[in-house]
Amino acid sequence: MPTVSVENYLKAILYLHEEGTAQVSTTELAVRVKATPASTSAMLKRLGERNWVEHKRYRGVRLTEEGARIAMDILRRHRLWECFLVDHLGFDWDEVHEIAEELEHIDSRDLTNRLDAFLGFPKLDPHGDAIPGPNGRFRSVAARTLLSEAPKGLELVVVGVVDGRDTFLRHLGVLGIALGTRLTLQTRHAFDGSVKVRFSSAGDVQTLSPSVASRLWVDQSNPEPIIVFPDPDDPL
Amino acid sequence: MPTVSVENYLKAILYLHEEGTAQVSTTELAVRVKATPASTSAMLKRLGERNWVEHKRYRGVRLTEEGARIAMDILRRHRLWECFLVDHLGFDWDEVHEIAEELEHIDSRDLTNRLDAFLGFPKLDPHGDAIPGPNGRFRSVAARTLLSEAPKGLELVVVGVVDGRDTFLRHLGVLGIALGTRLTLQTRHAFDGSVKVRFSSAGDVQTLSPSVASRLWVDQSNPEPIIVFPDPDDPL
DNA sequence: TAAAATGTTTAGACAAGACTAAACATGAGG
DNA sequence: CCTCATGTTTAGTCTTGTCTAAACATTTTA
Repeated sequence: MPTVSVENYLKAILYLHEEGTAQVSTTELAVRVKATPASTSAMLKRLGERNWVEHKRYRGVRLTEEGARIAMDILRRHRLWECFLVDHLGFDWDEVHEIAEELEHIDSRDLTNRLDAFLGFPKLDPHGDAIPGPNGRFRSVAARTLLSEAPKGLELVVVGVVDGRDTFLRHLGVLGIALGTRLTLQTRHAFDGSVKVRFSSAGDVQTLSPSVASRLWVDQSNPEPIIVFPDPDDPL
Repeated sequence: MPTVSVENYLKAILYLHEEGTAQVSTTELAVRVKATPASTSAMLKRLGERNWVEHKRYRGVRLTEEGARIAMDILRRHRLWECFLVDHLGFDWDEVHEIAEELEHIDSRDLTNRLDAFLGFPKLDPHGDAIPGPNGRFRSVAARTLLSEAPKGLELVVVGVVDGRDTFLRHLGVLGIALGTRLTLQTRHAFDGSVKVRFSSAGDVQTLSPSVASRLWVDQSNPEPIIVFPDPDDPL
């Protein structure tokens, strides 16, 4: 069983992978877990020995299949608890993170699955992040959502536009967006409804105006997942 | 903030106090926390330094006011989570202990109080143990309960008998029970409904037959609590 | 009341996880 | 292609919590 500290490192690596970093550097990770690079280096050595990460000296780290499974499970628990805290205990969505950081480490499959059922098998947490299912993969989203309403954190594919005017389509061309473009929603700015997305192909990040985001139909992409692996013992 | 391990020791000492041990011995405590007497001895030294216990070398240990407050809070969280697990997630009452042992260490007053409200401010957990309120004291029980239905773990006072026959009253005399006798319910045997009680005066433990237990009216005693102290900052 | 049994504490070691300071790779610029 | 800045790892120390073995109190028993 991983300790709380180990779980926090695995989770941090997963987050960095999700943000598009294939090889996570020691310093980057150190910043995330609020430790020194030295401590992080030591931890990576231990994680490597347990086969939860693949670590090449001076070259960065990435999760193994096993490590990713553990990390996805932590993410699942974290986001389910956030739902509980907001929907049933009346917390505001911006108050729940720290508490969920503690709850997420309680490692009981039975508890997690019952909580999931109690909450009605939610697909998104209160921040709009996708919740992994019991198999460690994200649940699919209802077909064709507006990008402005899509969940964060899972890869989407552009499947259509609301507005077929030339000016709009030309603008999309300038932005490098076409049918089939794959991207991931990273942030939704509450202030004006603009969204920050990362393009899967180039890996670059752009902010799209609310008028663009609300004119694009997207669907869940179904590529070979980079981080997420199939789970043999609990299929869904 | 106490660590998980420290909390487990404090909780174990509180349980032993509740069971009637005023001075808890190192070995007794070691058995409870599943550690060696040597480890326990080391921990008691640390707890003493933080003023959570009063430890007299070779003479046993007892909680300080501060220590008792922390321990009561852990008990509160433990029992509230047990209610949640049984009432809302559909666990059986005998499955929840281990999970609650983990949940109880999440130390957020806000979370605990909201959970309490969500559950409807329960007075008893699924095992019939009294749940401390936010002030660290047990909540009072509805006036006049039959001993056979009273909660475990809090001090009761005998306030009446159902059956006024001489033979019964004489039997009570033999048992050392009279109006005003103070006792604490320790165990209820599911098999035949007999109950194990500890008498506050002498500290001795006796098992009472179901026919006795179901003929005694008890009420919550309100003595100067031995273990529990008033809480200045969150009165109820 | 002295000896034996029991219970408690100290001594010394170890593991996990954190730190600082110092040594060591790597890639960028001259 | 060599130097230097940057980033990474190693070396050595600390804390918490655990253990075993040994020393030390206390209580029981003869």
